[in-house]
Amino acid sequence: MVRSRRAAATRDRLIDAAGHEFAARGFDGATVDRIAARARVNKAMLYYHFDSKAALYRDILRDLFGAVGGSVAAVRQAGGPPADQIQRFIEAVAREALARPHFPAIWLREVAEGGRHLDASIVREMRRVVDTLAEILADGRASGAFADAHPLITQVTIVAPLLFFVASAALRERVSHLVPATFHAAGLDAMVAHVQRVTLAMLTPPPPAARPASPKGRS
Amino acid sequence: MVRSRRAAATRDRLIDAAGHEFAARGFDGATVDRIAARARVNKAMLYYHFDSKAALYRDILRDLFGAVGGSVAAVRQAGGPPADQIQRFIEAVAREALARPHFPAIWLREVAEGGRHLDASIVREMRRVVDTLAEILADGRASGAFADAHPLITQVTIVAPLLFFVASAALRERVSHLVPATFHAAGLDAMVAHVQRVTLAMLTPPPPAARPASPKGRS
DNA sequence: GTCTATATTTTGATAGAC
DNA sequence: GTCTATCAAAATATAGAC
Repeated sequence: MVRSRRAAATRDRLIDAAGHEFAARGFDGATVDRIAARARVNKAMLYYHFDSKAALYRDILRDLFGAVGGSVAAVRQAGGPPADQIQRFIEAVAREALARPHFPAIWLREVAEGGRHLDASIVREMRRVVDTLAEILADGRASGAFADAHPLITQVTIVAPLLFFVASAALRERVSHLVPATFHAAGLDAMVAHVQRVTLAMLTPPPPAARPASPKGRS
Repeated sequence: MVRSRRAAATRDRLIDAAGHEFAARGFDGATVDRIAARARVNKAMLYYHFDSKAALYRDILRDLFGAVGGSVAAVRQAGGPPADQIQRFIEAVAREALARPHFPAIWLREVAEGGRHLDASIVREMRRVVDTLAEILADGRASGAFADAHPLITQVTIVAPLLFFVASAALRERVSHLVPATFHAAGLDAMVAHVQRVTLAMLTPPPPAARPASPKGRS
């Protein structure tokens, strides 16, 4: 399947246009007409390059989750102290979310959708993210660098704010005239730094001089 | 417009069915046929009770955000120390998210959608949530109970994990056989407690001894 | 208020020329 | 590889009987 340079460019434009459309309208809301128009090709071209709307969508999901999966796997492979790996894990997710403008919205939608469009290969990529975090946590726990932490809660604490922050940019813009000015200032950098601080704080074990077993909290 | 008890029940069933359908498939993915079928009425009934699919969707959004808005406003009105109000703010969001099963997914989708379906009255309800949190933060700041914190970052840190956690239940279930067992255990209680801990930690001002002005070494 | 039947539009997908 | 023209199914919405 040697494709001409021109054809590859067409395919790339279709992928890009589809990413935009799926992010903005969701799988069902997206139309192949709009995707083709945005890619400046005819609808029939889309069906030449992709089997169906669903197949195109799966290709995009594979690409997106493959990028995050690879990025966080590289973090782990680079090694270093668990705390550093956590920091870079967070940066990696943020970087991929920012590099691919459609990513956060699509991820949020897929969560809401219950993963209806995920096939085995996409789930495999998602697992790399999950597994990598779990391994870093286990390492830190084993070396005494981390306190015990639930992997799911940790993952949600990291990923959800980052996705939500980036994906909500359009919404915040749309209601900007109705919302206090303090809500516009924060950049992704501040959000990333905050997530890093919060995550490390929750993972830092209590000092040896810690108090007795039951920390008296409020009711 | 005095409606019969029967008609009100029909309308309620439609609202409920629509909530389910919109949460599961999104606005574009939902069909009035499925909504009507789920409510066990004919499609024409839907158009008797609601002007259009879009109007029905907006009614649901108003109901959902009205519930959260009212709930958090009540928290503030009940008063108390800022730290307590934050705790109850978080509980209120979690409670509404759990009480209305469709809520988290719809909220996530609307974020991804850029708020395309929001009208003025819905935005007003969303503002109550935003404003209430900002007020609690300002109170705490004024009384010295809280450190300075960005309202947007604080809001995202609270709301995103809660929504994501609840909304992702279906996805986690779907890929459960492919994901480590440690990922199934956590309940919403643990998630809420974690968000409360993390939020209060970020809002607690550094102890006087740790202030830069301190003559002693750094902490 | 509730139903059946139907009009109208949109949309995913394909056939076939070049 | 790319286009025009078109089909068939699905979906929103309405008319009109009861």
